[in-house]
Order: sequence, then C-alpha cells, then structure tokens
Amino acid sequence: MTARKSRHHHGNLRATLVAAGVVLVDRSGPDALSTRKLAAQAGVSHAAPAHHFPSLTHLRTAVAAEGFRRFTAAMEDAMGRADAHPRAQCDAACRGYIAFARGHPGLFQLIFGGHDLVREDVEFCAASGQAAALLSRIAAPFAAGARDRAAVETMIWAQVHGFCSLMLSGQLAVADGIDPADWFLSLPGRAPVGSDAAHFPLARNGTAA
Amino acid sequence: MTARKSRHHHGNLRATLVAAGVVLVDRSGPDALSTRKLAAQAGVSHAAPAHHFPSLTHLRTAVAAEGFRRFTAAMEDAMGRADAHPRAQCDAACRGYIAFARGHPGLFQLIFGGHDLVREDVEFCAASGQAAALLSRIAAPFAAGARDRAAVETMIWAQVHGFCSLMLSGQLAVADGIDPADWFLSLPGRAPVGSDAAHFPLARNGTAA
DNA sequence: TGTACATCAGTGAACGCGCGTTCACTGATGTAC
DNA sequence: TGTACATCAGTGAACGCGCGTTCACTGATGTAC
Repeated sequence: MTARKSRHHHGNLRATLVAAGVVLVDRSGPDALSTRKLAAQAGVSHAAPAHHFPSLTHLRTAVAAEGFRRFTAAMEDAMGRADAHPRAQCDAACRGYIAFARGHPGLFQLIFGGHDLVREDVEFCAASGQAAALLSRIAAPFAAGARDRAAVETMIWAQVHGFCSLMLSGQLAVADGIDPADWFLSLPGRAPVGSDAAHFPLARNGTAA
Repeated sequence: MTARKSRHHHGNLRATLVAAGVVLVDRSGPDALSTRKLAAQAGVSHAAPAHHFPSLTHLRTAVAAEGFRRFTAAMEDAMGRADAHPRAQCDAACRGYIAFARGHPGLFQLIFGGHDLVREDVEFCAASGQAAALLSRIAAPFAAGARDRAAVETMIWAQVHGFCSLMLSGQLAVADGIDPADWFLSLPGRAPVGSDAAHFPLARNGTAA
C-alpha cells in the first residue's frame, strides 16, 4: 500500500506480480504472459520473479488460481443477490459465469483453455476445486439421484460454458443493447428443463435410458 | 505426390505447409505454429514459406481455414450416415462436432479460441461461412419463425460447443468406455427440446416472452 | 539498547534459444519467337 | 526444334528481438545474545 522503502525488498512482490498478470492476461491473452513484462510492470528487475516462482509455468499457475478465485467469486456474488430458490440460484450462477467471461476474457481462456499449468499445485487445486464444488452444489437440486447427477450437471454447465465460449470468440450474434446474460436466460430449452427443480429431473426427449 | 525433382521448386509447398500446420497444431497446440518448424517439416529452408505467406498470421489463417473445412466435413460425414429426419440430422451433426473436437483438439482451439487471424481473408471467410451456414441449416427446422431462430440455433450450438470445450480442457468426467458423443446425445434436456422438430419450438420453462 | 550475523529479496550482466523477417543470390520453369 | 529471357520459387546468411534462466553480488531485515 505505502510507497516501497528501497530498491530492495519490494515487500509484496508475489501478489503484485499475480495482479499484474491478471491485467496482462485479460488485456493481451494468456500467451502474452512473461516474467519480464510482469517484472517491468511491477517496477522490479526481470530476475526478481525467480525468487517467488521457480518457473514461468508456476507464475502462470498462480495467475490461473487467482482466475478461478475470481470466477467463483463472480458466481457467489450474483447468487448472493438472488432468491434462495434452486432455480433462481442456478440462474444467478449463470449470470455470474457470463459476467466473469465478459469481464475477464483472458482469465476465462487461461483457466479453461488447456494451457500449460502446474495442475498439482496446491493453491491451484484449492481454487479450481472450490469452483467445481460450487457448480456441483448448484446443480444438485435438479438431479433426482446420484445416477443422473453428472448428466444434469454437465448439461447445465455445457450450455452456459458454450454460450460464453462462442460469445468470446465472436461467433455469437447478440443483438446490440441486449444484455447477453438476459438473452441466455431467456433461451428456449435451457437446462435444467422445467422451472421447478426436481419436478422434471429426467430426460424429456426420450433418448435417455 | 511424386518425389521432388530438385532442391528448388518444391511444387506443392503451400499445401504441404498447411498440412504440416494441421499436424503440428493438433499435436502441440495453436501456439506451437512457427514458419521455421513448418519449413523444417516440409524439408525446405526456413525462408521458403515467405514466398507463399506474407506473414505468420497469414499462414495461421490458412491452417484455420483448413480447420473449418475439416470441421464442416466432419459434420457432413456424420449426417450422410444418418436418417434424413431433422432430429436425426441434428444429432448426427453433434456427433460430427464432437468427433472433430476429439480428433483435432488443436484445430478446434485454433478456430474457436480467438487467436490472431486474418479475419477478412477470402479463403478463411469462405471456410468459416460454410460451417456457419451448415449449422444454421441444421437448426432451422426447430425454429417456429425467424424471431426465435437465432435463439434455437444458439441453444443447440452452445450445448454441443460447451460440451466439447469442457471435454477438451479435462473438466468433464466422461466414464471410461463410454463414447462421449453417445453420452452427450443421451443427456436430459438437450436442445432442441422435444424429439419432434417444430412440435415444441418454443420455450418450455416460461422465462421467454 | 547495541552488536554480530544469518537470511531474505532484490540487482544487473550474461547466456543461449527460437523466432519472424529481409536480402542478395541462383537454379528451374515456361513462354515468345 | 532451338534459343533467349522473364519469372518463379527456392537457398543460406544475417539481423534484431524478446524470452527464460543462471549467476555472483549486495542491501535490508530480523533475530540471538
């Protein structure tokens, strides 16, 4: 917060680098990440990051972990402002999902795009695990039992995730002046089908066993 | 096809580079593309590609155009082996979509991942336009009118696209021994809702106007 | 409170790498006559 | 059919760039006594 005392001992370099990474990734895409750019952004020599991250991949992983935290926070934030009913909570989570994709397109690509990360990193696992747990919790009320729980969960998240992906890659024609989240929530056939959770938990199109 | 006559005049270098690009992208991801690697793969000096592509971005665009062609071909191939009924055609297209994503993960990322491409390139526009037209044609029978046509189209493609994206980034738990396409097609609530096209063209969850 | 000292977190020079791009060149091709 | 010549599509050397990483170093911090 306060001005740095000297050239040595930045005091908060690790967090500063990650924060700069978030900005850079969102502005220029995940592949623009480099230790030298981040060091320059933090006003520090290019060799300094090595004292906090053993490699670029570790730095990228830390940025991705922060991405997952913000992703989870975006959904929780939207859910906190919504009704407690499962359907309302699910809709709100979708709003948060879409808001995150729009607000952090680079982070969205970084965490979902199969980039080179230290997948077993403790901090990263915790962050991505919390996101997965939240998604799972939201979908749970719409599954009749454990057997189709994975299916319902997949359907809900495939829809909103595909919507975000197509939106970010410009393949989606969302009319001007329409909020993408409003549009998404109004789409016909959006999962879970049926506005009352657990009243229509099973397949309606007859292709499921 | 036949052996090159001399060191000069490869004879088919452009196509050879694009083909090598497809392989490299699928094997190592879109960012692994480089003129030097492709030249080496084609057995040609690293300066040779410049005679066919003014820049790396143009080369990447040509690979992406080939990606769109194969994407369209994958769907058409699956559709050709299916019943002519709209629902069967849509299901088959989804199979093709998923098969392409699994068979060409790098190309899938390249064409949908917002990479740096010459968007106005004629060949690229033709290839991506054909894919878009096919998707639109498949979705058309499920829309009651022009008004909700975009919505139905978006829903169908968001679902299958999201499924593919999550699958490729490893976020999807598809059980061993289960074909992902089979699983996707059996998911409850998959759009278009209702097994008979045009019988259930409108929203069923009451959120649409 | 003062001093000695280990540790931490910076610096800046240097390394080698792969890259896109440019350049003058040259050999092969194909066309005009 | 033969020859002159323009054009095409290669070569290989060279350029400068940004990069990750290593290294010996040094100044600041914090702790033991």
